[in-house]
Amino acid sequence: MMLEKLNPEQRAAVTLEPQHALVLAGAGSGKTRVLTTRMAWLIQTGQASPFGLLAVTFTNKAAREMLARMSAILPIDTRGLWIGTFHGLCNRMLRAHHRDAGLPQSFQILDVTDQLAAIKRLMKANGVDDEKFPPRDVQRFINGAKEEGLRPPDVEAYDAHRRRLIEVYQLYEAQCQREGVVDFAELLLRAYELLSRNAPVREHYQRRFRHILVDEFQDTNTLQYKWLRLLAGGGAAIFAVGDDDQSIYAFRGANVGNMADFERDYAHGTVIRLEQNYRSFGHILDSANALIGHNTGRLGKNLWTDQGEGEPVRVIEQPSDGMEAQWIVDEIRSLIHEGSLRREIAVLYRSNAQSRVLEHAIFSAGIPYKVYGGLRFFERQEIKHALAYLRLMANPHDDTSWMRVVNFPTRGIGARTLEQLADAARAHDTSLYGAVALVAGKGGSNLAQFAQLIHRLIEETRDLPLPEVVEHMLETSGLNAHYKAEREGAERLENLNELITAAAVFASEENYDGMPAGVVPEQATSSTLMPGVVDAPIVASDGLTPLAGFLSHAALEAGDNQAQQGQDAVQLMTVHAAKGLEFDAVFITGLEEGLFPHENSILEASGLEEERRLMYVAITRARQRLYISLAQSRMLHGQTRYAMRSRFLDEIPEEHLKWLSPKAGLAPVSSTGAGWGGGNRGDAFGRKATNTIAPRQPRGVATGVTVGDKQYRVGQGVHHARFGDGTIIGLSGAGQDAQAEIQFRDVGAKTLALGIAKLDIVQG
DNA sequence: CTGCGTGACTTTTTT
DNA sequence: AGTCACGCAG
Repeated sequence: MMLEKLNPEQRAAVTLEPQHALVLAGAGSGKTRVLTTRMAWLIQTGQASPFGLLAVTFTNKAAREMLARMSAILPIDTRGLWIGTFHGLCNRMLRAHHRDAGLPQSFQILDVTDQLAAIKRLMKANGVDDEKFPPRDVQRFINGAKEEGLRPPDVEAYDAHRRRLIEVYQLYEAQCQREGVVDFAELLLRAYELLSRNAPVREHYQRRFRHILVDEFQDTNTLQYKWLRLLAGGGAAIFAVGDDDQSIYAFRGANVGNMADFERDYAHGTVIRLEQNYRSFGHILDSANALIGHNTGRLGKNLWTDQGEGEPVRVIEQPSDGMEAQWIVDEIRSLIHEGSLRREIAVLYRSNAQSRVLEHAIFSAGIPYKVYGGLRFFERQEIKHALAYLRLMANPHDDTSWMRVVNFPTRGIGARTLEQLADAARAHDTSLYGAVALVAGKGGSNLAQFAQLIHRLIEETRDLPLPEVVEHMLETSGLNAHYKAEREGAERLENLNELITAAAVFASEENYDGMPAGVVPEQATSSTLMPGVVDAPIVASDGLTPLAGFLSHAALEAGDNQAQQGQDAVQLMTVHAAKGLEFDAVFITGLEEGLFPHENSILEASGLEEERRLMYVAITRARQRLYISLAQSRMLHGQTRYAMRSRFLDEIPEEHLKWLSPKAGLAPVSSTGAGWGGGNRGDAFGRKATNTIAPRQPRGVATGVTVGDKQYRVGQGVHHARFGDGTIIGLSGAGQDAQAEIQFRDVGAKTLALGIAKLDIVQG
């Protein structure tokens, strides 16, 4: 049946006895297929009921894909399954047991922006010095603590500064509790505490879930791991799939160590390696293997393919970032000319700042492209405003939302008034909404009118279907009018209209396969499991009003930031954003020391290793063709910076690479940390015999050129601020485009654009 | 309250 | 370079 298409390792993983297991799934080894087939197999062989499974992912996209593949294999109603993101599943639990968790049923979810605003407001109200305690740092501190599972009393207070942070954390918690709001980390921590403190609820879920499946296990943080362990405490088998070599989110709390811990504590010997790669050709895969081999402490894994060597990885060094971009454009053109689909070509970069030049070049060339990342739908300013109104309608005591729109569109409510309101609210321990009556008192004040507006919105939309609620709010709040009047408001108006559509889609999906909100299907009620504990309903709305359901949907799924399907465009994105994707042709750009690996990470071994994993992820995105490029000079923060070739290039064996430009000079730093000049692999001053010059590079033999007021000729001595002394050994091009190949005494040969590089001519 | 000027920032980011 | 938040003057 469904096992036929699997290789032996995949099959072994899928058909494993119910026991803890760690599946080390390399890039392109069929990880998602194994995960979904495993679930289908458990169900089909009668070893598990669909309701006895819990599968958890990090992104909504991954969860959706899993559901889609599941329903393709098994004709069951996937809607009731506990398949979702950590946050989505915790949200579901908390809604169902909100009383036990100490939350109002319609608690609102703060995204990062809301959270920061809430922290700023709180700090102001309590006179916390925002110079000594930058709100962003406070936010990081609070989230960091929560992700470790720590409440304020649990955090170690080793100095005064730290003690103050803990106080702010404490105040923040009280504020959230008062307002009935919950941040992302709180969703997880609350759910964890609910399970650990409430025995009936815990035992209920422990008995229910016999199989827990985890995707991208290398990305779990400490709290997520604790949550999983708790859930599995009743004897459930954890099936964890991950790849330690693709752990690239340590900077936001992911703990790769969870994999080793899991193996030691649970999986013991049961580690299955998926090492056959179905994506890339040999040269690409071997490059990735060689590179990642420089990391220490890996769980160990070597990808292989039976697809053959394929083409070597093409590498080129260009004089500037602009020329790098231009070269990529030319190469993309010829790929398209050869019949490649644009959407099968990806241009990857380490940091977003690099996208500008690339975008500019691709745009100028008239090639359709799409940049991933940036603002997502529910994060747009106008959408956040609209959502704030909706949230106030669901809960007028949500001060964060109140502050966001109390004077937007402007209605003459200034900072002064709001300060008084905040004071009154604090004095009477109530929300801003609750304090309105205490302040101006008179019904005619702007403030009272705003409170009245919210009240009216609630009344007037009471019996309306969700999309009409949104529509009515947009009109009555004045948002529509505001953006209509604004010069650049057309797009925002469109987005607001889109919000009505989103609400309609959300509402229809609720009704679509039929389960009215609040109805608990029989299988899921399972009061037999734990008498007295009513299971979380399986419908997305979870018994909430449609509005509250929509709001939590909006918070948990910020919408696409990806290229729309069907549009054939070249894909531009950061390496991080590329994780999980694959393309026929991939360009990895900016392979320069300080950029990739990034300078902020090279001081620490762990940082450098994460950068290397990042490069590993980048390489393994490519199916057929891989290009790696670097630029000698690059505009960064307003000034031109010069960099040397990334050490990562020297960690890939020559046999897999094809240099399209002269490979010159020493490797910057040996990967073993031996220092300058270390990684030289025997070609210090030589150039490869197979040199080919990039097609578009200005060529032409010249013995002397004039650039600006300077004359250059072969054999001349020059000095460069960064590279030191050298001798011109070749010249090409003319005028501002002229390039010189220079043999530097200390750093080897480099090709520099004479119009860009600042060279001094050394006499004699 | 609004508009504009100044200064500080700038790795990666999902929920 | 470019963005963005904040502070001051109108």
